[in-house]
Amino acid sequence: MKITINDIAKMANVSKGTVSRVINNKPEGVSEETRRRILKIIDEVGYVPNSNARSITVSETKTIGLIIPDVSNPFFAELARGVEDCSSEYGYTVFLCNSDMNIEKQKNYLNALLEKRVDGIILNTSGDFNDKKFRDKFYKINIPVVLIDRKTQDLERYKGVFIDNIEAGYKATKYLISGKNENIAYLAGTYGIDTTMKRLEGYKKALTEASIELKPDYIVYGEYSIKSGYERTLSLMKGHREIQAIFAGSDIIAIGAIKALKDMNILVPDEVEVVGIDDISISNLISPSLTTVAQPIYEIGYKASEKLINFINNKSDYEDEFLPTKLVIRNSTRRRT
Amino acid sequence: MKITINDIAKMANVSKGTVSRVINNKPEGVSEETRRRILKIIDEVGYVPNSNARSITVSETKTIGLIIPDVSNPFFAELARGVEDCSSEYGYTVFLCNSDMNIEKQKNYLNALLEKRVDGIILNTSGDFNDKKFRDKFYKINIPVVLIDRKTQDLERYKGVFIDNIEAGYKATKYLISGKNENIAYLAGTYGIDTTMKRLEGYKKALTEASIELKPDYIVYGEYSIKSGYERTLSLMKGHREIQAIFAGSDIIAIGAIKALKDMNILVPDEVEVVGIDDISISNLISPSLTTVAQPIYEIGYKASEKLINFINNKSDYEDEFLPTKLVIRNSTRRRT
DNA sequence: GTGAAAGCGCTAACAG
DNA sequence: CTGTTAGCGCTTTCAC
Repeated sequence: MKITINDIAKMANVSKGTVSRVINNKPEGVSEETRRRILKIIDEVGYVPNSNARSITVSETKTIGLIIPDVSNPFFAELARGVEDCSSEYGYTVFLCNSDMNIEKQKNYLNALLEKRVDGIILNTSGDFNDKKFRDKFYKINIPVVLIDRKTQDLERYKGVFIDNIEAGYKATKYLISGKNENIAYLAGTYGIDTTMKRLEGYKKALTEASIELKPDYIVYGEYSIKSGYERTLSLMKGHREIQAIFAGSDIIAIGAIKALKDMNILVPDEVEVVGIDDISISNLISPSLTTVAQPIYEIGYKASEKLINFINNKSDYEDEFLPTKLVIRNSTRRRT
Repeated sequence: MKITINDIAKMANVSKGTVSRVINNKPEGVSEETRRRILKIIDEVGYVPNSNARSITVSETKTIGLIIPDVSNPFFAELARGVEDCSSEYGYTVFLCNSDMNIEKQKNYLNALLEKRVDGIILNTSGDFNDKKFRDKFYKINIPVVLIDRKTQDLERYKGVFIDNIEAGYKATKYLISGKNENIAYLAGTYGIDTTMKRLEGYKKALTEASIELKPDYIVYGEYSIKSGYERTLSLMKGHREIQAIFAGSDIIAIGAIKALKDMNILVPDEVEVVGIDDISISNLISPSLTTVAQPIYEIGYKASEKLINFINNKSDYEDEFLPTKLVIRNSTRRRT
């Protein structure tokens, strides 16, 4: 049924070694004539080499694994697109894994990827890598890994591509301060993870710099989701009507916040200003359009893939990389004069 | 360096056959004691079986390929999530491929997937499969394929999961007619593809039924993108200010249309009503929120994967499946009394 | 319950 | 330029 390199060899009256040479485009070792003949047969019978068989002898699979929380989140979709684009340009195919921020799921995916012998992994870590035993095993395997978007102290040995999250939080908060706001809330993402905490640092820095007192009540953690942003805004505003501005830990959160504000009949930006982080494509579509600290999402994915592939092929360059962010001013904040 | 089944066998003083039995969880053929011993060693040394080696002997890879135009399009992201969720539940890992509606790219991906010996493919076809030779080769391989979202006449042998697009177009248009609109434009998607043409049929049917004359000028094709929706609306409205309603071929297009209308200072829904198809998550977030014919996007992906896996395992069920749509009324249309 | 051996489809090294 | 051979890591008979 299935046709193999052996069949082709027989049909062409050559050894499979020769066939192997032509399917791998080895420049020498085969006369033009036999090459053509073999190619013709391959084409006629529709032979497709089995790359898994190949991979076991050459020990590389030309596949990479991508682990993200959720592709249906626009931020990760964009990231995934960047990763896939670069990968395919370099001849790699990518496995898509949605971890849902669930450490067990992540572990399962990691295992599956290892069994599939991917050449490398791009990982958006789901929380801490606290299963020491698993981590040690993972370390021992010594597979190339590139982190993306967020670091984790547990995986210090891995590099990745990120933005400067402290700066991003700082920029956002500072802009809010420039609008004469004093009561600025930080609607944070998941507690404990890199991005959330770094952005907090930036937030604090900006407040301190402006001599604005830090109010613990104004900092509330949750999930990176619309729903979470919505609910937290509702309860936050209920208890703290004095809040003048919200720095949301991501655009997704900001979108939820704006929705909640609308539902409470609080005007954005007139009564409360909102700024997010990310600049996902919807942010310019919602109303009011969102002021946000833009990250080059696609590029982060693209570069992460490139870094990984370079690393796989020992082209060094295995260092952390920080891509620039930019404040994009739209209509969820008042016009500054 | 790399540790193999042989190493484990030696360490445990058994044959690799025995080790194979335990890593594959064969219920019999190994005493509890040796099983435990082997498992312990595997755990200690961190051995990970090579599934590629396995796949070449069992001739199945537990991988499937997913080809879509673009994950960064929310519709496809949601679809991809459904596919991946189901696949992983069944123990399959999925390769993500973005074809960009480019037939060449699609061909390359298809080839790569075949070389990787995926067990099956979920395909959102990018236009026609007009390369007869390639198609024949592809047919000969005889790999399980499930179509998703759109059919193509070239691939009649494959089944898939879809919605009833005629009905969807009909519903949308009929609702617009119920709002006393007569001049209703169809801002279609890509010319020639299944979904676009079927929705057109529904559009026509509704108009005919209401004895409204069909005006060719009111039907304009383009791409399934915000940009395309935007630009086409601009030029359409410039020449046809009498248009009272727009049936957009997808939510993405509708979003572009609404944006254009806003820029032209045409009020939605007061002056022009808009309805889309899909109900992607943003549709409820933009302003005005979008009236649309909702498809169960995630379920389509999920079911497609399930159908594929069933097919792979000969659980029959290889028939077309049509999932229900539902008109969701929001604020891009006037309140009906 | 376990081992030995053959073979999956392919590459690579070595002859010739 | 080409064939032969020995694996790659694993599964699967078939004996014992």
